[in-house]
Amino acid sequence: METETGIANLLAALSLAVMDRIEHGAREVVGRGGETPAALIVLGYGQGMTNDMLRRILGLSHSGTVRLVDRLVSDQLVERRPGKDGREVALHLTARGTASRKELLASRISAVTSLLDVLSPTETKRLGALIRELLARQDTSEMDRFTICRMCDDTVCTNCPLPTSKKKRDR
Amino acid sequence: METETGIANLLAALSLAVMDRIEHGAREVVGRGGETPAALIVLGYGQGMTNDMLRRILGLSHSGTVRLVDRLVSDQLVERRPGKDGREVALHLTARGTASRKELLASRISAVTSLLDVLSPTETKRLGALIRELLARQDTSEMDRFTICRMCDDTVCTNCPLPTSKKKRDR
DNA sequence: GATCAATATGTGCGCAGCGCACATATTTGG
DNA sequence: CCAAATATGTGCGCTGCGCACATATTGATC
Repeated sequence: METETGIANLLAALSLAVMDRIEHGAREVVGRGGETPAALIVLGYGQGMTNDMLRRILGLSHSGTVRLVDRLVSDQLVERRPGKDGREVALHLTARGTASRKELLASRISAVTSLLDVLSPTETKRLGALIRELLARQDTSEMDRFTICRMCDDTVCTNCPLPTSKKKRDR
Repeated sequence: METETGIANLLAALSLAVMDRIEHGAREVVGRGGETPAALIVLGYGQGMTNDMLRRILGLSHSGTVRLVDRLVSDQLVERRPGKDGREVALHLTARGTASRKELLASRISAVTSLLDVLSPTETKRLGALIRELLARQDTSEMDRFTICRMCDDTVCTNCPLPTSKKKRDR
């Protein structure tokens, strides 16, 4: 019989394997690690995102985010443009940045499908339904959602299961 | 309807959330990041493990592993003892190392269960069975197994689903 | 048994990624 | 109009890691 903690351990092991593959592929595509790949994906969700918004989504310090953007700019993946508010910087993906982002997302999906496709279509559907339910019932703040979805493929994830507004306080 | 890639995306998002929580807890427990927590867990599987074996399991460079062990030693979590073979070093957890490892494993399991317990016992069992099947059908080398299981809780994972010997070549 | 390749470890050096503390510019609120 | 809040940039240092090189021990070959 499988215990509750035994199942937790299996999910943790699977998650580690999944992230190992995703991070490996991401480093091959953009040549950088840490939160840099996630930043590239997040910035593609909406052009002109602010430095500070990016910081909150990635869960980094302020200076860490500035330097991360520095790297993206020096790699010519991102442009800093003046924001509406005179203090803000509007971050925009360059053409090259958009292309890298697309590659990155494709690499990520293929990393997971290669693990997933040992299951039959029926099993896969069942797994998908359970994961969707698991995510849907989490108590996530607005910012938590962005953080969890910071590497999600918006061309693929049509209706995100994560709840939109719950009791948890934002930060 | 849920597409194959849509499910892959959900699994990737969940995996990211799971690893975020695990890594956050691990850093709180041992005060270090990267592969250091995994090293501590791996070293607990069998006392006297070699530096080089650890390196292969963690997927690090040789020097990176030496420095990682340096940190563990300076934190008084690990001892370097002479190995059977005069070249080798036998890595042993100190009492403190064993205690930290136990904390680490508990923190990891609780991080996952807190995500998991929104599911009913029946749903959880179904999810566990699917993940177990997914892992069991992977084509993993001996070393892949150790790598995937490098953070696993051996007090909880009684029968690992990962296949023992497959065609894939070791390294 | 001497020599050379293979194996295992340690070290000098540098880089990537990140946080803390501080400085600066703009906006907002009283 | 001025102080607090907001948003960004910088100096500095640390952690985690890889590359290239050095060293020590073992195994293989003659």
